[in-house]
Amino acid sequence: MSREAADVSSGIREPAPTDIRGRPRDATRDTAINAATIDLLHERGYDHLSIEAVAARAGVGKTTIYRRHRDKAALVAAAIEHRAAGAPPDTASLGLRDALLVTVQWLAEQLTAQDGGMLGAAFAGMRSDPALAAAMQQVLHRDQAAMARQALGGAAERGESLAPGAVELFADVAPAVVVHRVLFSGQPCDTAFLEHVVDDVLLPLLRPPTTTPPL
Amino acid sequence: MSREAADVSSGIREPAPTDIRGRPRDATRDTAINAATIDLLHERGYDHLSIEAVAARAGVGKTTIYRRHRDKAALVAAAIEHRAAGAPPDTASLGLRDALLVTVQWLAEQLTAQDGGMLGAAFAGMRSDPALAAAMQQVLHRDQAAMARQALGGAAERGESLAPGAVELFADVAPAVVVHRVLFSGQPCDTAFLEHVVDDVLLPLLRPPTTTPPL
Amino acid sequence: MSREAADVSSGIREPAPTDIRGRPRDATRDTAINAATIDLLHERGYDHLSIEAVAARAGVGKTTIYRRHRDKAALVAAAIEHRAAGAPPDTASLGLRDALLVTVQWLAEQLTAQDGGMLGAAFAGMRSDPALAAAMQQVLHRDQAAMARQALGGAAERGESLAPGAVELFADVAPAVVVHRVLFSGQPCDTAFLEHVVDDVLLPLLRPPTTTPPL
Amino acid sequence: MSREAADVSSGIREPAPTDIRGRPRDATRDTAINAATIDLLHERGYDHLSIEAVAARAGVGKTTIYRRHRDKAALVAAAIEHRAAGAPPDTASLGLRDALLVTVQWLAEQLTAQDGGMLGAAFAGMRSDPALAAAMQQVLHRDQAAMARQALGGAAERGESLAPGAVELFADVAPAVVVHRVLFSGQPCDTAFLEHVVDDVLLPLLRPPTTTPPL
DNA sequence: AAATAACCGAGACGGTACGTCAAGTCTTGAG
DNA sequence: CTCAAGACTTGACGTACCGTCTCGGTTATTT
Repeated sequence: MSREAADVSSGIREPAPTDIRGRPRDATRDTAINAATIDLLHERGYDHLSIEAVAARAGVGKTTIYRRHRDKAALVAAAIEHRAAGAPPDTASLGLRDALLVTVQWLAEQLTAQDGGMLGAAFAGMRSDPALAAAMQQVLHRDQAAMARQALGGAAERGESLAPGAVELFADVAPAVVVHRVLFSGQPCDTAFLEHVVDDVLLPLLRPPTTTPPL
Repeated sequence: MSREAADVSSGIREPAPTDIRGRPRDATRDTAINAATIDLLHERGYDHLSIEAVAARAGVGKTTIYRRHRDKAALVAAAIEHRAAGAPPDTASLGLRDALLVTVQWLAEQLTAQDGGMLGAAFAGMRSDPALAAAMQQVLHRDQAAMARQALGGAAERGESLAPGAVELFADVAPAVVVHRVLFSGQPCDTAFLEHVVDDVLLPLLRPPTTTPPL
Repeated sequence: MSREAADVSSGIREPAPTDIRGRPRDATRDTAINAATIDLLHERGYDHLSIEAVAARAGVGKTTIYRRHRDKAALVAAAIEHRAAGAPPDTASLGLRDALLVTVQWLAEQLTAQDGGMLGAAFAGMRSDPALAAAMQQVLHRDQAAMARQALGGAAERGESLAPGAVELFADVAPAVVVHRVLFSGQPCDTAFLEHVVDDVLLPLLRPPTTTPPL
Repeated sequence: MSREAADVSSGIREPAPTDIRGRPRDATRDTAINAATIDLLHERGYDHLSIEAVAARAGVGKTTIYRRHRDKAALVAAAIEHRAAGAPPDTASLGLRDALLVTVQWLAEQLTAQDGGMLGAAFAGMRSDPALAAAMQQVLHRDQAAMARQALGGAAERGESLAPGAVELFADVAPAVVVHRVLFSGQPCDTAFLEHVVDDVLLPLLRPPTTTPPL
């Protein structure tokens, strides 16, 4: 699903599928390019990332990159798209609180590891190419949806009662709070904070409402 | 307060305050530079913003910009820092729900108006200059704190009962959810969504807990 | 001969001759660059010659110039090196006096035509790059040697007696006097002066000594 | 005499002599500026000489230099003009050959010491400001004339016979040959060369002609 | 087997912008 | 009016990358 979506934006340079004469593209190169891009994204950040450096690092000609990606933003988008996605942790055996905690911890680690380089790409590319921005947003979105389902699935199966629409609520709020903490607040996204989020935000929201407040 | 904080990072090029020899800097130029920067940020977005264009638009030599700002990121940071901040709306006469609604609406407009250009600056500059990133985060933070106080101040004065730590909770959650919607979800941040946020997220969190939840 | 010598100094940016990978350089550009350089040298003089103007005039990117020449001095040196040298006039049918006169006249014209722009290059570049200065000196030297041989060759063939070492003596003295007149004295290098040089300096020196001077 | 000549070109910025109100110029500064200029001319050569560096080295404001000199060329011209001129050696007690030899040796040393920096100034300034070029030429000329008179004066007094117009001839030829050797030939201007010049060029020219050649 | 066609590396090319340096002018406060 | 300091505009510097192009050469499929 997300595959095709991303291909819509990054695949502008796909060869016509019917005309397969001539030497086929070397898949080795795609791998090398993606790896080099991710590497340099971490080393230098988005706007100090040069395509020439990616080409050099990947041992590849610039042509080979431009044949595959329209520009820097598309290159980065594709690299992120195809990176090892890292499945969210299995929470089937955990209680609700632990399931939430493990999940937001995993989320925070993902964001910290990726360093915001990919988000920089999203922002920088947004104005130049709205389609690219859309692709980036989808990439971000897919993991969050899957994550929400899995985090709350176990609890639901075990019959824990949840507020109606809990899955959507979780998908709206949890990533928002964690992303905001990592990127904008400048404060550490440590266990203390995550416990605060779980106990003071998520649990109150997701648990079924008690009887209407007396007053 | 935020002034000094920002000066720490963007003021690397400040002249030694004790050494007042020589022609003083012309404050007119700062204004022109900031205005031109904001303009072009809106017109072209962060990564298509060139310092040469800013200089031309401001009617100023490039040197005059470089004398004040180390690079593009610092220039943008300063421009945003010194822009007219736009006070959050007065909510003293409103009930809690309306106060929250008005406030998140104002927040969404602010973000939309600024187009994410300033956030692009934050991301792009993060790796190159962590101090700059810190400054940007502070800029983002200051309004949010003030906003939270004001949004909930009126309600508290009228004796509406709030959960303990409601102000902090609001400051943590509301901007996170709205920012996330605007920047990452790709979905419209319209009234329907904002009402959803207020009714399903903020109000449940901020209202005082009813009797202890049934164990 | 002079080709290789000049390439040693101006060719610092030559690509390795064995490595013929990649798109080859376009010789058209060299020609355009040299022509534009010579043009602007005449129009503006050496130190008002800007590389950007050369690029514009040649219809070429700045990079294309810097790929070939380290800096302004090298650019000018190369342009002069490759310019149409202008052969000294044929003096085979003339007597000695006329041969000398025609030759120094040609020399004076050469220097006047080149405006000292090239000599300015030599001086300006000397300190920055001694190798460049050496190349310039060679360029200056080659024509003078050829000229001396030709100017006196006809006379020698016709059996006119010359002092021993006359060719070397001529090459030492004639260019020196003419160059000095044109560049340093500020006085016109007209026919009267050139006749003076021929009659009062060159002929006395080059004619064979009469009987040993009275002790 | 040469003072006024130089003042014509470099003294454009002289204060009106009648209006001597206000603080008088500090002569100390002129000295410091000239010294710094000469220093830096030797260290960096003409075209790498910056007025800002001169100001810094002289411990003087840029204004103070521009109040006195129109531009770089004028600054350098003035510095050379006012430098300790170094009188040509006394040759009264020497024979003709030794007098000539000592004089051309002194000339060669002068030129070598000044490194061509000053000649670079002459060339560079020629196109921009013909008046400056004229001044530079005069500076060059005056020493040569004085030198010629002195070199041949002793011999004449002792009754050595000289060719008619010997002084002018010497002034024309000797500096030309030496300057040309130092600046253009790239070969050393050593004693061997200077003896060659004296024995093979100057003496034959300056000694009175023997009787007309027999043939 | 030969022809065809796309791939690939390398790197030249015209550009745009970078961040720096210096030129020459202007503006302050102090003397 | 002079001086030191330094801000200012202007313009060129030499560098880095952009995205395009042209080479020689490679690797498949199609004739």
